[in-house]
Amino acid sequence: MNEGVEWALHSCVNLCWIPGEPVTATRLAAFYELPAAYLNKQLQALSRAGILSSTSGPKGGFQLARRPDKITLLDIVVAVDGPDEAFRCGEILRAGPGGNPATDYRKTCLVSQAMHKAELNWRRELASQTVADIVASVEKTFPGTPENTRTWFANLKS
Amino acid sequence: MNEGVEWALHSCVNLCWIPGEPVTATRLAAFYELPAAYLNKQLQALSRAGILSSTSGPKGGFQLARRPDKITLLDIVVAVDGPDEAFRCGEILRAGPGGNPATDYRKTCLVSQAMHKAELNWRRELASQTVADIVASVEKTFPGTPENTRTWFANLKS
DNA sequence: CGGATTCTGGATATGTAATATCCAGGATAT
DNA sequence: ATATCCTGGATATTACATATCCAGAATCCG
Repeated sequence: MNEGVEWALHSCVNLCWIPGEPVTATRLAAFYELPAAYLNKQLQALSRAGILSSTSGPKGGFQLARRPDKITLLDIVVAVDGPDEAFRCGEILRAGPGGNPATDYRKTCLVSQAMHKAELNWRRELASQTVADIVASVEKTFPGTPENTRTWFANLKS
Repeated sequence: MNEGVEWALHSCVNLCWIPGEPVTATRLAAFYELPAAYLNKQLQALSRAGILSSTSGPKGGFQLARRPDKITLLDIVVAVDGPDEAFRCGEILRAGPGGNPATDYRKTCLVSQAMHKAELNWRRELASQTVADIVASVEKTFPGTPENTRTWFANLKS
């Protein structure tokens, strides 16, 4: 899985603690010492997916496009890592004896279906967790984090 | 995910229908027109994992090392694709403000835990399905497959 | 208006992993 | 003995992830 997923998840969590004002890709990257230009790519993907909203120009940047409890982890994973499943059915049966060129083995192959079923369980769990859930659990376990994050961004030069 | 997982799953299913006698990597590869040398790599991985047993020399080859209902899909996935999780925690928090070099963020980071939880659901489902389940569902949906497979291997030249 | 800031998207470079092949060595059946 | 076949390492090739850069558009502020 794309490393940008981790960056995107943490950045979305951080944006929850800086509500209202846009935060630039450069500042979000500085928080974890990430390559700014590359993180920007992931933020653009989140923006295209409607998870973040972006503003150009001075005072511009990124902010959450909707409430954190309406952003699932699956939303972020799909936006950054793409919609493809981890197990890609190569329709191996087509080349085997009795293979039919017209058959869509992604649907009929029972191996493919078994793997697909597991993938659904993964996606279902990701869809059941929201950014708000993460934020709440962080605030419960590390109560100082929201304030520390806010002041860090407030004091960041440049 | 490694493409070899698909090859390994189908090959294990086919081996269920050729019980007793070893099947060479070349013949298993010919069934789906796969690159023999590369499939051999996956079969070796299955062999090292104790899923297949291998026999050298003429009349040698691979066969299942234990009953199909004792081989889970997770066993095969782990053997071929490795034990690593799809979401790799890069411990991004360590580089952030307040990051602690001594902390194992793979355990404390709540983003990491959330992704890990989803991964567990995926693995749990894979562990609950066995090769025997796949075989049974194939035999139920396509009753001719076992016999067709046996005769195909029996008639294969070289 | 004009300059500075920032996102947008495409092009491009770099590094790493997946894919694939080959070969020498050891084991085994006939 | 010889042919067959697995074993493991080395190597080549390709695809993708990672990362950077730049020109263009949008926006703020003086």
